[in-house]
Amino acid sequence: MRKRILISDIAKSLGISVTTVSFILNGKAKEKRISEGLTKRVLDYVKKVGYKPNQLAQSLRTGQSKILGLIVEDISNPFFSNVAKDIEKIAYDNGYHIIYCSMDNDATKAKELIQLFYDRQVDGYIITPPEGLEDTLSNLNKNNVPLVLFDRYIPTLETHYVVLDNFKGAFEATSHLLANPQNKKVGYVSLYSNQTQMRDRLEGYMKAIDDHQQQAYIKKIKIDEEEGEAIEQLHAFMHDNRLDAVLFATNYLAIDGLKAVKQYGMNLPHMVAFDDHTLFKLHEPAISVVTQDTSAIANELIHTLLNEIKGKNKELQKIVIPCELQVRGSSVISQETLEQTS
Amino acid sequence: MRKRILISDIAKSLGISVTTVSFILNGKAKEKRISEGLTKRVLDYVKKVGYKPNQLAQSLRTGQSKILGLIVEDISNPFFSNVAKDIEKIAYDNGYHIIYCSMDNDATKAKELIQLFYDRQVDGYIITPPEGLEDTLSNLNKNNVPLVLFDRYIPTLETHYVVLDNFKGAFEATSHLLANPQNKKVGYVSLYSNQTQMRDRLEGYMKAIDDHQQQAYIKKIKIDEEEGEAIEQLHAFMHDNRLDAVLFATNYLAIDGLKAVKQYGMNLPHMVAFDDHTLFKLHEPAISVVTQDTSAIANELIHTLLNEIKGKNKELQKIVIPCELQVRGSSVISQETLEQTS
DNA sequence: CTGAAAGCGCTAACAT
DNA sequence: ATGTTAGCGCTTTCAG
Repeated sequence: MRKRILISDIAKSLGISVTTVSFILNGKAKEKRISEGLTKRVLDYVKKVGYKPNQLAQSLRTGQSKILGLIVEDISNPFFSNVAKDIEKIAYDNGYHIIYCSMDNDATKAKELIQLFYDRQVDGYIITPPEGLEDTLSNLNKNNVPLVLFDRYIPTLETHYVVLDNFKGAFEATSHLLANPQNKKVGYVSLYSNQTQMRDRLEGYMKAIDDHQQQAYIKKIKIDEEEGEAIEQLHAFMHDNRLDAVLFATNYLAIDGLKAVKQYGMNLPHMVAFDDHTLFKLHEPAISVVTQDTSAIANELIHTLLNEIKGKNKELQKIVIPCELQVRGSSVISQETLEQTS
Repeated sequence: MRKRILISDIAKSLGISVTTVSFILNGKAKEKRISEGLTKRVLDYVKKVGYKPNQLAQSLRTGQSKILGLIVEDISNPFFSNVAKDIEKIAYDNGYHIIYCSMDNDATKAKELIQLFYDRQVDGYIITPPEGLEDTLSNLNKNNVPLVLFDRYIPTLETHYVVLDNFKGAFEATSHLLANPQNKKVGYVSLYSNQTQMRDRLEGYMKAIDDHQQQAYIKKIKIDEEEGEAIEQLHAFMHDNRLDAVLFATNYLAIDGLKAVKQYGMNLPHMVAFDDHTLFKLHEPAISVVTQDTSAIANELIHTLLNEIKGKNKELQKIVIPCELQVRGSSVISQETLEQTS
């Protein structure tokens, strides 16, 4: 932590001008036809004394902060924190830093965060948009702020985005449950939400149900529903309808479902959840899931954003990542066994 | 996202000088004896046009970035992410922002991150130090960089820190297990680590064991041990010693232990884990834990750091947060019942 | 090839 | 009480 050394110190020590040093440091040595000897001498000296440019001054001057803003629904959800981790790593490797925040599906908070990031002059945004953010995002878009949406998108907005193949995921999960002749009544638990990922998952479920000519049982929970209330509603839903199997639209809904089963001493219905969680692997029986390849998502997100910043995106990137159904005990063990276990 | 408006624009529009505006904006109105009328007029105008100072320029000028660096062991561990969330909130309320990173208990990575934060001129650090970081931290300390350690501390270093009462937590948990006459053999699973929190927990375990004049069974796992290997070792430890009960030093060790039990179809021993986890509440039986009050920790951390930044800490803050034993099924259900269940 | 100098937007010492 | 102005450290135009 030696005291900070300035570009002018370097110039002085080497008996040359700051301009020259700056050019060399910014890789414009040959463009400016600075001799290789000098270039090397400067670079060596810089390394020797461990000079690091003052990023603040650099940013103020160039208008580039080299900071990317990541706004996710909830950083403590393992799905989002895993994506964040990967994004962070790739960003670092490209000389960028990430500032991340949770917006808890609250449009007001999201707007504040975007404003905050804007004030901090972040160079680009990755956002999982809550409902009600259309105008703000549209504004960013109009101002040519680099922006990539993720997990869900705004249909009316022409932005880059990276999402899951939610329809297919829900369709396959539901079909899988229906394939078991034991399962007559297959329900679906989702959120009161018009977000695209929720709509697509619902459609996937409906398609599978329709293909099998079964009745649909759909329960929606309020996004900010209190836990106890949600558990109660889920219990009522599963119990009153005597459901054989349930597909849960998110990992935390599934967790609430498990809590309901436990609290009310119910038999565990066959089930599949969206997005994996440590808990699901250890649960007895283990919970089947539709998983997302988080590192693939992170990769697409960050590269799309960086390309946008560099102006290299020829066209709008609408990226759909395939997802995978991982069948575990919760959707295959026979109903009798289940009844004994729970 | 209207185009950025400058302090000079305000001065011009109002027909006054930038100094006056700057003084008013920085709350020095009365100190500089600026008339209340003008003050109000400026403030109102600022609000009306939505002026926000350019933080970059502000930082460059004042040398204060209003950014705090938070380096934790692993942001995807719910314990750390919960603390981070609370810290973030309090920091925001005080006009600070948080940049957080995981260092995965890797001293090299931690050093890089500290350097990175230093280059970014963060105003202060909150760090869970891995082993081997003594010198770097000592350097920060010598340079009067505001710094608070957390979760563990470096005994040879005179820094502020906020830690748990680990000794007491481990002692009580072990005593609780030993209080059950069924439990003759109570083991302890920890890490190869000399970090203070690990040492204190071990001592707490030993004290309880000694008080009961029992034999100690201690298994340490390598910090970066591969999961499969760790599970195997835990199985061997519990099985070969025919342990009645086990105390786990961290939540992820306990999770590995549960995986071992499941994989090898063992009977679940009585158990207690450090640091709660969603999984523990839903597990059958629910897992007893020694919990930390994350929001109390976050509070102490951020306030100590902010006071340090403002030079308000008269003396070294060595804060020890009490912890609480939450008894759940895993440490009370009779051994017979457990054998049936698992 | 290299140097002088003008700013990026803001704060605060100095002047009035 | 309020205005003038010199930087914070860097990049980059313009002149050599």
